[in-house]
Amino acid sequence: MTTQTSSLRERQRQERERLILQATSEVLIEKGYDAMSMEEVASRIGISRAAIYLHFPSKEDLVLALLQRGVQSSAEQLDVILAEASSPREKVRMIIEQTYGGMSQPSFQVFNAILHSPTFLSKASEARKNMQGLWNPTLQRLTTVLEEGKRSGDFDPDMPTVLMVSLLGGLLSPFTYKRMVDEEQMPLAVVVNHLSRYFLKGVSSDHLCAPPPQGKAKRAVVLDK
Amino acid sequence: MTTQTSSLRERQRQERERLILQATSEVLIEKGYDAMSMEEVASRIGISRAAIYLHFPSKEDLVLALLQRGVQSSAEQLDVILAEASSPREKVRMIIEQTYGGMSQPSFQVFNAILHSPTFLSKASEARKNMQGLWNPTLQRLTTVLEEGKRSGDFDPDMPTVLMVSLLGGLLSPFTYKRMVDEEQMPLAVVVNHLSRYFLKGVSSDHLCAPPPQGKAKRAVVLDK
Amino acid sequence: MTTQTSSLRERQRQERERLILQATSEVLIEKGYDAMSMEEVASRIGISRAAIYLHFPSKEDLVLALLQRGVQSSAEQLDVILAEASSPREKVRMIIEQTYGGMSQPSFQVFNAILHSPTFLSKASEARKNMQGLWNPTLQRLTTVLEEGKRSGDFDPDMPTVLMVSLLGGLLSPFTYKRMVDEEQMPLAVVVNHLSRYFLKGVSSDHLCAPPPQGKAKRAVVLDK
Amino acid sequence: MTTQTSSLRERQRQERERLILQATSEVLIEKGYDAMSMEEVASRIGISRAAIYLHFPSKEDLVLALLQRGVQSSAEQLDVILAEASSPREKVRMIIEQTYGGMSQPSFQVFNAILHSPTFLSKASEARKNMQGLWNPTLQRLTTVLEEGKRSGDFDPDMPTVLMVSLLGGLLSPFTYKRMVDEEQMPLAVVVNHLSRYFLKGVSSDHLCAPPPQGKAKRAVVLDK
DNA sequence: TATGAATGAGACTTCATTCAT
DNA sequence: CATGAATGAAGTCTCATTCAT
Repeated sequence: MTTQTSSLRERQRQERERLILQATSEVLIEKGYDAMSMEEVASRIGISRAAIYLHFPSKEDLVLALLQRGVQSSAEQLDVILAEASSPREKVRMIIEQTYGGMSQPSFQVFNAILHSPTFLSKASEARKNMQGLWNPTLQRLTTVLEEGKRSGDFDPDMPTVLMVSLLGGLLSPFTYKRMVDEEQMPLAVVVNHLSRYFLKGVSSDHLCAPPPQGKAKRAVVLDK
Repeated sequence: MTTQTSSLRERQRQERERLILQATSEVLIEKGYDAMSMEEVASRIGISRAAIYLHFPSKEDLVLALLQRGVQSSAEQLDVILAEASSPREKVRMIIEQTYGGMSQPSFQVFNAILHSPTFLSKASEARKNMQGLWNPTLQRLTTVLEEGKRSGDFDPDMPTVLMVSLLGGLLSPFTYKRMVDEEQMPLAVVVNHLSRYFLKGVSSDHLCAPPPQGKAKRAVVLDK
Repeated sequence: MTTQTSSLRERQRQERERLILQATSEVLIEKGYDAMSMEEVASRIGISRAAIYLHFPSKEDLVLALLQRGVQSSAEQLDVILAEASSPREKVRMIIEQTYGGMSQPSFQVFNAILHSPTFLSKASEARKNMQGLWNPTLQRLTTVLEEGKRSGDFDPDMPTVLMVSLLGGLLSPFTYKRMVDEEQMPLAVVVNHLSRYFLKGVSSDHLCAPPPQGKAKRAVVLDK
Repeated sequence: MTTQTSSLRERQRQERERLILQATSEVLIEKGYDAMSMEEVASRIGISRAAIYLHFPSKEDLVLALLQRGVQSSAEQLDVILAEASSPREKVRMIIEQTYGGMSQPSFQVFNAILHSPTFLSKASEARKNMQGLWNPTLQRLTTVLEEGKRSGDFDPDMPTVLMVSLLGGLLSPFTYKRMVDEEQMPLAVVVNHLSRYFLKGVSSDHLCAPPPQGKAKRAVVLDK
């Protein structure tokens, strides 16, 4: 009986946490970290500010928890892709597609909101809440895919993998999404298609593609013709 | 005599404004818009908070002024490149080089700090301080270069120019810079080189480059048409 | 039980609001709207500035609330008089008496402090906190009495009622009170007596009284007996 | 030559003071004492804030000077009336007429703005700038007229003169003016006529007019019928 | 457990006044 | 003489966080 009660309580507790995190996510996306107030989060789900503190010790931790769950679920999504897709190129394509498909879903925009909030970042790094480590699972998966592509000869082995990861990450920022899909009304599929080709061509091995200008080399001049 | 006095005053005034903007820039980069306080800006140059209001009517306007000057100087830098460089590819390469070379200079990081501050953006758009228009001069120049490249056959004519601009813009974000140069200690020239090749290959015309996805390649090509 | 708790909380809340309004009233009377600071109001009842904002969203609203309650209670007092007193003349007399009797009580001086603060008035009218409508209940009651007096032949039917109301209102300003009672040490009853006679004679029908510049005295004398 | 220069300078100085006072008057009427800023006064006449301090040592003194000149000129106007008009009743009528005629002129509204500003009054009385004495000349003249009327049998000898003065003063407040003339669009002459009759009847000797109810006396009841 | 109440710290902004030029 | 520059004090308001009930 105790266990039942306890597990009922526990379920209620988790449900409430879920609600809080969801509300946090909404406010975060709409207003950013600094303009997000505990009051607004609380009122959106009809509880009191203080109630939030029963679940999360501070604003900072609340947001961090949101981030952690998002990272975890994103890693799980990646795993699905990694298992399904056949070639590295295909995997990359699906990662882009998946990400852009879920762009309107909150999790990705949350990342963006948080990762560009110096206020949060400085607090979090002060408190050694190692933000760095948070991304490791995701980065690790991307790294794996890209290095696999290097070995298979699809991707340029001369480009450092860490840079490739960074470039792929940059591609996935919601900025381009907003600009193209929301403002320019470009169909999502078209955008995804362009982005995939762009990235894959950009990182492809040179023997697959004419080399770009090196420094201010002559070949560049030639190519320019 | 009046002119001398006047111009002396004027010079001092401009120097003072320059100092304020410089301090603003520093604090902005370090702490972001929300955590930047007028007090800190003032104390960094040894004046009182109120003195700032002698030059800029509000925190918002102060930051906006910083942004405007940055945009203007960046447009001027672009013009130099556009005049100097020979081919579109070369121009793009120099834009990347220039930007990354100046990345440690504040202006670019300032852009980033501001453009990711929802607090500032919402205030500024409320006040019709049209942030949108601010970028037009810069975007226009990039657009010109890229379309020139399309016509010359260097860049893929199927990719919308507005998307290319967005991609190039994304490349120039300080994120990659920080990660590669600051954290990974990669030499600046190497990073710039990789980035240029990556972008130029990514947007190059297809007849210069093997079509990207091989796995399910044909369908992709078909679809692309 | 819930109701008890709730009503206890509610009682405490109302008591707190009462205290705040009382302190506000005091400071307002002593220093006026502009010189009244939230800090002083708070410190008089030993709470923090921020606590006031738990009950009233701004200084302006705090003062407005004070005003509203004062207006309401003044309308209720008027209703008592209107129900009790027999004739219009008697009613007017009692209004004056009542008002002057309560003059040392804050409510009336508060009105004065607020209604002469351009700072408050302009803010309040900007925010459409229609100050105008506030007085309507009171003005309506005065209008009723005075028109009743006109119909009964007591008051001059040629004088616009709206002007009469204004004159009666002017009579009730704390200015005369302060000057006479506080400074000249005149007994309150004497002042009230004089004011009543003054106003009633001033607005009386001409057939009850000699027309002003030309003395048509005798009928008045007859009536006096 | 020195004298010429000096007197020229002196004239310029006085002219500038006049301008400052005029601007002060305008701002004072529009915004009240607290919301009146030295900056706005200065900018209305195109000089710098600091220039005002060359003529008046403080905001308080500036306003005080304005008040003094206003009082003086009002006393002079009164003198003209006192010399011209024949009877006390006639004099009172002209005072009312004169005042209301000049109501749109700044001086009277300035009085009102200042005399209802607790901020100014408390500062001024602290600094022993005896505001009290300021009014003496005016009050003295009114007192003279009213006592003359008492002796001539026109005014009620039982009403203390100081109270009469206060009532007359109250009548002249711009409040009634604004309400009637500005809002109700009543012709100025009509308002003045009503006010004069009201006041004169109100303070007239009892043998000229029916007595109002004494206390809650029976006679009142009789009269009410 | 959940909440209303309370707070302290801090932010932006305004303004009368002084001073060197 | 006039001014631009500078400031210190003050004021309103917000918010994350704590605590008694």
